[in-house]
Amino acid sequence: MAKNAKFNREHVVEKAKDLYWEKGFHATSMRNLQDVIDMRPGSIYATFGSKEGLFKEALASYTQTGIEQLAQSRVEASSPIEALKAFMKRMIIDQRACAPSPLCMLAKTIAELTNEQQELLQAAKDSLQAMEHEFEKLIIEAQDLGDVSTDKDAKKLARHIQIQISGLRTYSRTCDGDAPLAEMIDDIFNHYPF
Amino acid sequence: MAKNAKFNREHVVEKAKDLYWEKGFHATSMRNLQDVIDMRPGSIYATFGSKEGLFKEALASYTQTGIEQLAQSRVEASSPIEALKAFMKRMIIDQRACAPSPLCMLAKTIAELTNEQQELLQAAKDSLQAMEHEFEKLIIEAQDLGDVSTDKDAKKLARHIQIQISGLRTYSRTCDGDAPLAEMIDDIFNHYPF
DNA sequence: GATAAAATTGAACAATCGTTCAAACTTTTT
DNA sequence: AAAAAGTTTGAACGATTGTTCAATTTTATC
Repeated sequence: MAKNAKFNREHVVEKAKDLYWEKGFHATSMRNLQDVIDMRPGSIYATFGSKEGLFKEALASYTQTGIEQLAQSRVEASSPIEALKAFMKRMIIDQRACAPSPLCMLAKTIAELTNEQQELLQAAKDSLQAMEHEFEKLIIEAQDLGDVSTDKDAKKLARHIQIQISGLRTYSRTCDGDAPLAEMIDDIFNHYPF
Repeated sequence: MAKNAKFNREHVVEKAKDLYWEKGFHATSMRNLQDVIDMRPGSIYATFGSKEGLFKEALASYTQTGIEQLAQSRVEASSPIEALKAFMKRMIIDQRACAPSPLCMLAKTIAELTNEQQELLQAAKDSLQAMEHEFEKLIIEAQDLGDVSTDKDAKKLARHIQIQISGLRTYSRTCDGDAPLAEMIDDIFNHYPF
């Protein structure tokens, strides 16, 4: 006996994600969002509750995409380490040119928000941990295949990957010209601690 | 035949710097700043021109302090590499607890701002380059002393330090408990590419 | 102490912020 | 076709944003 929502929630969240990713939480206004997702304030608030609620869904969408991209890299690569390498190149080099921001949306969020938005901050931290855990799984697979020594601590290696990604993405924003990012990514796997 | 300003410009900029550093450019309001630096809007605008003008001076103050802290680390250390290590521990471990934000204010700015604030963005990029150049000078000194092989590219090593610092500072914010940051910093100098 | 120059003040500005809600609209069921 | 349930709309809210400026206060000089 009722009407169904006519917007596609996934599409809407994706567009909101891109805007939040580009401009950050505070610099993105609800009116910006209204334009981009083509919804009126009443509908937005009925659906997502608040600016923070929509941001939270955007973060979740971003994380989901990241995990899927990593899985996709694994499918396309000949080994788990090659998958990690391809994923890093995708994040650091490809997205530098075409994504809403060269930086990871999770890292941007971690950098921007304070305890005033504790819930969103925690969501971003959790997502970064989740990504790191995905890295760890690939490293363990590499150990099972004999590509990485089992003497090494998979958790530490995953953490190392995480740190290199955020470091490189930040760095790639400082130098306007092209730094030799691809080489630097290759180096990560050709030397300590791998 | 005139009145002198009664506020201390350096002190004022330093306090503004701390607030901007903590909250970021967009989340810091002029009224927040008025309270913290104890000046009325008219005086602020007569002195600094705009919110962006004050931010720019805050960035410059932050950079100046960073360069001084690196120099201080050099004076206190027995070698240039030890100075770099001490500086990193200061930035990553000590500031994690007591600074307005665990992250580098320059990296935060790079992450937050878009081309809408191109001038501020460029100022932050320039400052990061300047810091990297200071790292390079220390590495060259280490090469002169025979502590680092002259086969290695000082610029690349400096870049590596820069990337590790931003990576680690971001990472230190994701894990609430203490990650073994000190070990990780030591490792950086005990292994490739050093 | 009068004069002039600079600094300080804070009320007020237009614009924008995130958010609300009553009314209008659309669809499904009776 | 009427009724019911849900969705969409957009004007409007009070709060806050960055900024301005006329009035006031302070100080250095004569």
